[in-house]
Amino acid sequence: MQELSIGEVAQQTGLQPSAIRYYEQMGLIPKPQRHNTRRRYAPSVLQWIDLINLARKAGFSIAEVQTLIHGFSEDTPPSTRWRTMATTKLTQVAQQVQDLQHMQALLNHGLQCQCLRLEDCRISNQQGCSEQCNGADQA
Amino acid sequence: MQELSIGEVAQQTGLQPSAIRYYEQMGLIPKPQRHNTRRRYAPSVLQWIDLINLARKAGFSIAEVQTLIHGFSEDTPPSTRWRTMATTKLTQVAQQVQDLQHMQALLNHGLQCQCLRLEDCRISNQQGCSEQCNGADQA
DNA sequence: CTATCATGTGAAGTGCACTTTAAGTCAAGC
DNA sequence: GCTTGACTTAAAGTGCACTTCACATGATAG
Repeated sequence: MQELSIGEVAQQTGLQPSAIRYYEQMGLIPKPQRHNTRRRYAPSVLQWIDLINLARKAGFSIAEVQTLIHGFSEDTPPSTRWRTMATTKLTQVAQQVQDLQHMQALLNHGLQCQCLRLEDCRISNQQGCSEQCNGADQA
Repeated sequence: MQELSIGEVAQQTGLQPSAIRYYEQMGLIPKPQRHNTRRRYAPSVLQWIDLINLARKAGFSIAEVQTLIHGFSEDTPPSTRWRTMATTKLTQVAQQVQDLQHMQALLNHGLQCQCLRLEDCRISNQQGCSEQCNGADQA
């Protein structure tokens, strides 16, 4: 058969059928053909949804994913709107990576830490740990 | 004076006063002293809120920040609950960094791309670009 | 043929993280 | 003395991203 029901697409992408309908309604997913009211998807929709999932995980809102998708071929090559959005987002994404790495360092420190109160600890204190801290980590 | 009003704390942390009261209510921020019903904060609250802001930006929910803060000194050094949470979160954070970097690559590609439709493009296609893509980027 | 199950729809509900509103208190400036 | 503005509270409202519901219909298994 090679065409997929909404349930199969849901299963393979990790989304709920309701989310797939919602995305369709929001214009993130092209309206599929119907066999007698039921949606039938070409397998390529799976890649499409993977892209949406990735963007969502990277912190894009539904509205941003719309621009990501529709702003892309509106003019000709990546539209101005797309470029503007992507440039802005690149800055934000870079910042997010930094924040995450900072958080990563704090968590790692916490796992090593002997502080009795968070207040004593480097986790909450840029200036370094109190004595209770085992200085087991670098920087 | 050196004590801060809620308005000053708001200004210096980028939060709204309402958010600060909300965090207090949720137990993320210790209840400050009052001067005649009005909250008066020690400057150290700014570091505290910076930590909360960082955790929030890193994708921690309010509930998780609660564990981050309160699970830390409940037993003695970082409680079991804290460790469990931190370990789990470290995995997630690492995954998030990966996803963000993937997204970064896609956005960078998009800014170089000559594809007319997103469907032709590496952005939506793991298998590589169509001919319209200028292969200007690596891998 | 009938029962069950996946799917269809629109509308209402949910959870999170706040924000806004309404009504009141208090210190400072004119 | 009066007004202004920052603050207080509890309660209701908001926006996002879905999910759930109530009900209808179509395909499938026995």
